Amino acid sequence: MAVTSKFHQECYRFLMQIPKGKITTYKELAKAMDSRAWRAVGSAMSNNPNLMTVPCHRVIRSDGRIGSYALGEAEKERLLIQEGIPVESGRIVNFQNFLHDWDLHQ
DNA sequence: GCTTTGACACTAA
DNA sequence: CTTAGTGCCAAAG
Repeated sequence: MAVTSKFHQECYRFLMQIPKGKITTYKELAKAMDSRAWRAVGSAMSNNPNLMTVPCHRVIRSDGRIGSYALGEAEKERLLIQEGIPVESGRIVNFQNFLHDWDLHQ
């Protein structure tokens, strides 16, 4: 089985801080980790060990589009709508209003 | 240890 | 609006 690198663990640790109804972008998540590895963050999501505990569906693109998901974009969109995030034409409506405010004392 | 691969970001056309 | 090109960084080959 794939070794979960420290970088990936950090991704999951930060991601698990995001509550239901809030979202973030790959770029913002990397920034919270004081990194610029947006793509590496995406790779970490792809290697997501547990969809139940790691809400990777709450991570979208910086341009407001849904982005990919292990179970398909349609499923990702469905989950977001279910959590109260408005989605229209595969894009989050005013996604900036739902961005998670990272805790400074993480 | 260099090259290729990605659930991305940004700009230009 | 979409496509093409370039940049980004970690992980895998």
